[in-house]
Amino acid sequence: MISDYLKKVYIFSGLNDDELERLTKIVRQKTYNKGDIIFFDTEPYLGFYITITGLTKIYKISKDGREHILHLISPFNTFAEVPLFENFGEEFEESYRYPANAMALEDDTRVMLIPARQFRELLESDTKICIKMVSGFAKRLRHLNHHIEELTLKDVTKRVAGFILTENKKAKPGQKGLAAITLNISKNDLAAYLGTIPETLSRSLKKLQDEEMINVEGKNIEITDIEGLKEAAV
Amino acid sequence: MISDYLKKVYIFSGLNDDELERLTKIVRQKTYNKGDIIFFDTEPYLGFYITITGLTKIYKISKDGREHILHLISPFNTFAEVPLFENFGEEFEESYRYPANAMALEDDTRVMLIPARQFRELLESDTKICIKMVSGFAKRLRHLNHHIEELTLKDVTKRVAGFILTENKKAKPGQKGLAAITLNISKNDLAAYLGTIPETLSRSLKKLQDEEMINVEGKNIEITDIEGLKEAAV
DNA sequence: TTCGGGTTTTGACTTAAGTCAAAGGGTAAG
DNA sequence: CTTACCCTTTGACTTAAGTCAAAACCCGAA
Repeated sequence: MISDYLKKVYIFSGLNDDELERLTKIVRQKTYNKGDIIFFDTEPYLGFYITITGLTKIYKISKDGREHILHLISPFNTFAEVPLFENFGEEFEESYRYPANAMALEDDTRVMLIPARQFRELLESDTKICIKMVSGFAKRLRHLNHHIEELTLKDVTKRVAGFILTENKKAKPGQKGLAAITLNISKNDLAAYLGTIPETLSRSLKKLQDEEMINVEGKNIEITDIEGLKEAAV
Repeated sequence: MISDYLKKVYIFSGLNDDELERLTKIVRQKTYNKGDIIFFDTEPYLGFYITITGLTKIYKISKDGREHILHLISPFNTFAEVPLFENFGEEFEESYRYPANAMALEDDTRVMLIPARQFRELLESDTKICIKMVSGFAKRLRHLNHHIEELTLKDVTKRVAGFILTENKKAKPGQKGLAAITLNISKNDLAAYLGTIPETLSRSLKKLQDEEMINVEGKNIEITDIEGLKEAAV
């Protein structure tokens, strides 16, 4: 049921049944397979998306083909809302483009498209969504700030260490004992997310393993010395 | 007059006199000299700021002293609003910190502090500010996206070329003919903004000059080959 | 099971950019 | 006018990370 999904989306969590009903009428569902493009940054902007199942990467490509992943979008998170709000006062422009590319990273990645025009109308009449939206944007700004800080002030090994620690914190919050994470993306993608290339990522993981902080087995990374890892990430 | 300043701030541009009046009552003015710290990222969060005169840099420092500038804030722009909205539903936390450091870059840099608690109350009662806020955040997200793209996918010389072009566009929008920009920050700060160090910036500028695209004279940079520069920036 | 694709790792090499040290240059204060 | 300080540039060197090429690995389809 569409509205059950919508309820789990942070920005819609305060809506009542009537408002949800209105929303369900305007959303469009789409399903993608691994590697499918959801949109390119050259396409005209239709509206923003919600990931329902699977995983989506938001990324940019340089002229010579290097890729950088800005966000990884997991279920019930939104993406591509930014163009909706730039120049909000003015009439919605046909010329708006998506700010980056989006690709499904897993088979059966289901997303919902919320068309821009209709959603704008909904928003004008509802201040709750607006506050949620600001709050969501604030979190994303915080995330991007952190991302920039990592990219500019830390070397690759520190970034890898930091990534493992954050993933671990997300996975088991507040739990002690020997920790481990399982990557849900390829190491190629992880490299692109950490602002490097697969070869360098591989060497960094090896280095952390040689220093006996982690144990890498395919997509599983066991943390053997969490304090050391924290030290290595700063 | 305080309210005259406030009117020029984007997020407050839709307020009526009564609302402006309420706002003037809660703001606090402060003046800083070049090099003065406005806040550190370790300090408890009091509220957000508006630059009235002068220039402010928002920056992060690595453990070994390298600095990276995230934003340069010119008059009538706001900064440090993010902590205000994270976890908006919940009660305002004493434990919130500023997301980065802020320093005045010019003498007589005047700012206004909008205390968090009072502003939150104002916001709950006013949906116009909220929409402006989302819109402002959207612009900043776009800016950070672009910043990350530059940092990860382009070398220093490309970033320098790109910076000169954007500054030129800002300075004289829509004007043709031989163009020039004047830096309002030191080259040390420019380096920190472009994610590099002064020595490398110096060499990049020299390279662009040797390729006869620009002419650097102190803080003045004359563009001698704008098409070449555009090509060099991609 | 084997084949063939992509992914990951390894090794050898190159290069962009950082470090360190010193020399210029501009400017404000004495 | 001179000093002192900071900002900027230059040169010589080091290094982290990227490139290129090949091998190893992994896994699904035939």
